[in-house]
Amino acid sequence: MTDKQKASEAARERLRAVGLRPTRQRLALAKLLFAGPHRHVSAEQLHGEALRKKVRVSLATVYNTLHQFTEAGILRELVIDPGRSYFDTNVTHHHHFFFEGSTRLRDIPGEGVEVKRLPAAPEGTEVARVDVIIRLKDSPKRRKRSS
Amino acid sequence: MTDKQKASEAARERLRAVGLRPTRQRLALAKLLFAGPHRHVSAEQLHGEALRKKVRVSLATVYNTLHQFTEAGILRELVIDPGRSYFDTNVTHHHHFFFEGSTRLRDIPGEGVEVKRLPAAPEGTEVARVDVIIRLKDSPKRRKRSS
DNA sequence: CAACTAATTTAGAATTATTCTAAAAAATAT
DNA sequence: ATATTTTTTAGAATAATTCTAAATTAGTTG
Repeated sequence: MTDKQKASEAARERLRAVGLRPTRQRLALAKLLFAGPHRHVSAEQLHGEALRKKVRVSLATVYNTLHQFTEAGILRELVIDPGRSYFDTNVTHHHHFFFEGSTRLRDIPGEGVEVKRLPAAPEGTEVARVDVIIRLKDSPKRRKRSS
Repeated sequence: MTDKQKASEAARERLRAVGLRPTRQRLALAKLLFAGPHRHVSAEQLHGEALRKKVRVSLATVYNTLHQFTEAGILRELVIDPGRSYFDTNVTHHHHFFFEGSTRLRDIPGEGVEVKRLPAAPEGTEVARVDVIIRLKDSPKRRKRSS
């Protein structure tokens, strides 16, 4: 079996596993998202990528699909940057570096940060998730003392 | 001196301290934000509140002012909810509870969470800030076993 | 397979939050 | 006061996202 076929099979199986019909669009998007290393994408990005690969899919469907995948637990939505959401194909426990002023995002493995002394969730609620975002800025290159 | 006068004085002094001209709009918004306990507001919320108190100010000015206050370090911008930003009058070290599906946000005192084993910032960058968001969901009232 | 039903996709309009623009108003300096 | 600079503003513009209703497609069922 070719790699392409394997990726198709995997995508189809992934959809089946979460109970989503394997439509042409969902299969194509699943392949873009899950064949290869983990990634962070915005809806616009994924849509552009699909079009470039000649996958005909509307932006509305990309949004629908990203949300369905998120509900199904095979994507995780990240709210980090005002004005846009990112979706992370890595749904295991981990946190993020975010490069302020850019669009870049990098995973920190789950073991790489430890959150201690979590306060109890308020009455009537429970913890759905804990997000840690380490916001980075460029470090000043200090060649000479500033005036 | 009346409380009102004291609040005006405090607002004026706050602006002076960060080098922003004490215009009518900025003074009014500073009073709304800083007279009283700490709070989390969106631009729309603050604008609505100002109008209700008969402070004539445009939404554009509210946005400008929130950003100026943030740059000046007297507000902190929170990106938590896709599609809108909140501004926090508490700029000391602390983290947040967020009630998913709502718009509610609550401070966790800085000492209430401890982040350990922070990985080093990637080459050429430094940590600007660490945000911890504890996302909450309603806990199911389990009166009877679910089917 | 043919006909049917339900789910999905889509184009485009609509909505929402936010930013931009250029002109008028207000604050400070001279 | 007058001049200069900053700020405010209405309204247009932009950007991300959601909605809508119609057309298409997937999964049955006879």
